[in-house]
Amino acid sequence: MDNREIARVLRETADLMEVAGDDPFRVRGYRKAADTIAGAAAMTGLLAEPAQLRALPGIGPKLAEAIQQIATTGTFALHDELLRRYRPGMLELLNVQGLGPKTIATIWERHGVATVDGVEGLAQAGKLRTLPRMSEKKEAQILQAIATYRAVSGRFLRSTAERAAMVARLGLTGKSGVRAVEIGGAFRRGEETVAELELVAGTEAGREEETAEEWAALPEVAEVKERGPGYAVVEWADGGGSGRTMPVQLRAIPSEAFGARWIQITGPASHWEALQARAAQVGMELTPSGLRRQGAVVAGGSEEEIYRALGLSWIPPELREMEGVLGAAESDSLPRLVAVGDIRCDLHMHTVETDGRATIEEMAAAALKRGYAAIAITDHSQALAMARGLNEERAMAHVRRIRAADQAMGGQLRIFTGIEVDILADGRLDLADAVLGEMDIVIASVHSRFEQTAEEMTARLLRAVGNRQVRILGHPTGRRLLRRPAYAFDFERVATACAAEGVAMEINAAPERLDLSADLARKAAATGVRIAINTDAHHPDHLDFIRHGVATARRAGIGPERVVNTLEPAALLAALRAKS
DNA sequence: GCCGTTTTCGGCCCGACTGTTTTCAGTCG
Repeated sequence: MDNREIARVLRETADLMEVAGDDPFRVRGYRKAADTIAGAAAMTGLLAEPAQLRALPGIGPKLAEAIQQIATTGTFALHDELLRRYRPGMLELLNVQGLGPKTIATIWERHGVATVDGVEGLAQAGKLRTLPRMSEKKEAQILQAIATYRAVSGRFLRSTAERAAMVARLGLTGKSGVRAVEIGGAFRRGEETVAELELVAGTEAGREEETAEEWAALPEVAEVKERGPGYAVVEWADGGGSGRTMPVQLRAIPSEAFGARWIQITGPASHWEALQARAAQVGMELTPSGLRRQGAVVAGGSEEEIYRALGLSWIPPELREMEGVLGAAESDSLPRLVAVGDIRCDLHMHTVETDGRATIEEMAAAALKRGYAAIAITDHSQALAMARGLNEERAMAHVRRIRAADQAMGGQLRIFTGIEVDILADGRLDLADAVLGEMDIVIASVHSRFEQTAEEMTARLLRAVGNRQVRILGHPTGRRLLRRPAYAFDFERVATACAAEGVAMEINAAPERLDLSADLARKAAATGVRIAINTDAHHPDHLDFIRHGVATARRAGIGPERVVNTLEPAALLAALRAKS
């Protein structure tokens, strides 16, 4: 049982305690412990020595015992008891936007219902509206939220899938007779969430069956769903702490056919079919075993040679769903896409001053290690009270610390001052203009539920921060990826307004924000607005999320010239300070 | 639940928003 699984059991316990109406501070104790465990290094050593477990912050005698019990048995007494008293379905219900512990408890008390299906049935029958503080309107909202939940509940965050993909790939890399292992499917196409993973292995001739067998026997495989010649579909045990297993499939094929099969499993199916049609037009046949002319293989081992043989330049996977992409590949006019290597700075991150888990210096060290030229420290303003957001006084003190840290870097890395402010429902920013004026970077978060127009929001942002600093309109907040109902937020109009005013828009690469960013990126692509790809890092490791943000930008066809993070520090400030 | 003591229990993170409410409970971040 790894740390993420232990953390999951603790979180589930906390959730159920909340439904049970337990002391909120006690609940928080469990949540805090879960965070600590999830963030802790290898657990093995710690478990051997309970005293070391106790030494972790937020872990006392009770939790140390619980953790040890979970590590050995997968659960513990309180968790079991709560699950008996309530139902596992309640944990799922908490994922429905708008349903909290109190409402779920009330529904259980009045109707004995604790499943998503059950609540949906009650809502459809008009039986929720009679509950306290419920109404027809609320009932409709819940039905909508359930529909949204259903649409995303089978999917995994990109970062979770990546972790599984790495391990699944490593399980074969270097094995005898295995020449290449790669990921395909939606993951390779850069999608923000995926339902499953698809791998292809190129082997020496005759080694396909053995390879699939070896792979299906990896310790992470919870269940083999399907086996065929050189083919395996399994349930991968590591669902990234979600408690679920992830469907993963592998096709092992002779390496001569690797390129063809890789194109096929990368998909989408429409792309493969379009390539087949093109092959047919020029008297060839594209099959999973290669591109053939009159039965003889013309190309097959690599993607490049297949595209070339079809008279096309190689098409980046992120573009394979794009309309008209074959035409662009034929005339060699595919858009140039931003790449991870182009990124020179990360302009949105948090520190221990608010809800981050590292200091300014630690974040700077991590950025320096990545070879970045600049970062911006953008802790929360006071509107996010939960994160101990900064009021004017603390914000100014923080600015002084950031400037001192910047000085101490001796020019190796620029550390910009910054803040993540909220635009409130009445259009105010929640910090005084004088304080905002001290910031090199201002990131404004906007709430998608506000019924403001895009123009009002950008205008407000500009009025408040003037033209002195780099202004970035951040992600709309307030909707977690895997529980988000449809939101009424017009990114296209926001992007148009931002483009006109020289405000950049953020592709927020934090795992649970990525789908909003993707929507933003797609709608902003046509407007010419400048894009900032930022990780919103709360820990040095989070700087790695940049890969996902870049993938999302690539899917939207965004090139390096549109992305402010590709600029060197001086150029960045100059470019974005200038009134457009 | 944990922590830090003013060693034995009080403090812990709280403000904005929504919808139903007739003064506020519930949810969210």
